[in-house]
Amino acid sequence: MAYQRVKQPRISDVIMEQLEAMILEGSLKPGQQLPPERELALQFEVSRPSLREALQKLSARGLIVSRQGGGSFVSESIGSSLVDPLTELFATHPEAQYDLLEFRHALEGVSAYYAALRCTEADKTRLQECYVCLQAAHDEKLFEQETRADADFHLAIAEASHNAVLLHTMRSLFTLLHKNIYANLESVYPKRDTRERIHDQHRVLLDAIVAGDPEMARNAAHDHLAFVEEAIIEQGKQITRLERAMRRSGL
Amino acid sequence: MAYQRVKQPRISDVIMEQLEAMILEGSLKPGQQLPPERELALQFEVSRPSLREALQKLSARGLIVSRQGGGSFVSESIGSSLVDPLTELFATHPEAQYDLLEFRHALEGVSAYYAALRCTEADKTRLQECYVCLQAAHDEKLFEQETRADADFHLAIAEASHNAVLLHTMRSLFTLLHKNIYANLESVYPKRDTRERIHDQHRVLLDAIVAGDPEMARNAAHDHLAFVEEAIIEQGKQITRLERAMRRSGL
DNA sequence: TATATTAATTGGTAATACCAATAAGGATAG
DNA sequence: CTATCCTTATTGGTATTACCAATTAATATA
Repeated sequence: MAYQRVKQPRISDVIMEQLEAMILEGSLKPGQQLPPERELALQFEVSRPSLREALQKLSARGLIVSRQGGGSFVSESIGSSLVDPLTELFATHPEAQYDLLEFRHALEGVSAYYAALRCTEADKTRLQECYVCLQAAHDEKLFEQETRADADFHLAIAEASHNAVLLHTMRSLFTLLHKNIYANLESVYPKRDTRERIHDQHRVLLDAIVAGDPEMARNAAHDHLAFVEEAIIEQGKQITRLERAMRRSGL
Repeated sequence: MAYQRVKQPRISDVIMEQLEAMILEGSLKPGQQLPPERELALQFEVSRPSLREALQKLSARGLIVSRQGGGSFVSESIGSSLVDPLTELFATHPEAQYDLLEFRHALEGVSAYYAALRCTEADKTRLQECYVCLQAAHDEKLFEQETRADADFHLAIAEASHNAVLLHTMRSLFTLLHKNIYANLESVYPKRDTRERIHDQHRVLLDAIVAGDPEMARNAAHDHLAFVEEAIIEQGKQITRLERAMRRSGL
């Protein structure tokens, strides 16, 4: 018998794996709502019971949650094992912020590199959309919104890198990243030229990726973070100076 | 509103838990055949689709296996479920292995870099201990133990980098890392010279860190992973060749 | 404007029919 | 009488349909 035993895969398993792959590659984001069952069944061209079996399997494994009348959602908590230890760490050791920044150097560097190498047209569009959002928030000085857009921009780059491990790691770090960016922007926000330069750096980064130049993209990412790091340190010094001055005057 | 929100449990979940309990308590023994779906549906007084959903959930979690026309059986080996669904996803999707390898390129590179830059005497001692362990397992050809020691070695480098975020991330990826290394070593294990070279690369990496040469350490890490990657790809090609040959001989 | 009601949406359950793979039993050839 | 092949009953897999229940959003009313 030279032939491989044909195994008829269950349709529900095929659907499940397809959805799994979409979650893995990032097309389905944590918290995102899935289309209604009836619609999904149509898209996959299967019956609703079969689709439901697939969904139940995913639900049993904690990848999605369903609420009657509400809908089905990709689980928020996936990847929690990546973040949980870190949230604790940051709560107790604020100085780990510098470690995070250092870590971002590494991640965002490769992220940008591979994004430039492998991004599709859809990715480019998405990146440009993010940049426009960022710019809008920047121009209108919507602080909270800008930090959000900033994080989104960096996440979109990770998505465009088409590396599932990289993407999910960065996504897990998202909450931390958000706080981090918030803290960073907050400290440099008063300095107008600093913010302008950061914004310019984002532009350079975007252009390098869209142009498909990996080296330039990586350098842009590194330059950006190096500048942010320096700005924060500088700000830290200023604050320290201020504190010293206050202590002096307080004496 | 003093009343507790009533949550209507899904009928399929109730069935699943019931069957699960029966397996756990031993009423349903491993390998035992379950009654036909139609009969089970009658016994539980539910519809067959609902019962099927329950069975599919159990099947997804590896507690039962079903063969069309054959029947459903309690699984012989009750696998331990992983904690984080995402981790499980990565483990079950082999194509993510390459992503992980790529990701390791980035992490281990900086890891080695900073380890060389900042490792203390204690770190050096620890690293050397790990290397000795690795060598011992390697010499005595204890496969399982060698993969473990390999992972430990790389983790020790992350520790020596003195970046908390980096360390935590690598630790979170440890299960994956372990499986990854295991799979890698498994595929190249037969080739003696390949393993020797990998072992040599570990040595170079260790030396560079202990010598405190960041650039060399980073390059050593990259060389190591690049070699591993190439070896795996080469191995994949060989397997494909082998399969082709077998198909030919089968005709 | 705020609350209550209603209608549309969406997941949950059920009944049923038919298909496909398997396994068991019987028929036939040796 | 035994072994092989074929038929048939069993059993899981899939599809269709209908209806129920919870949720959400739009609408009407106070």
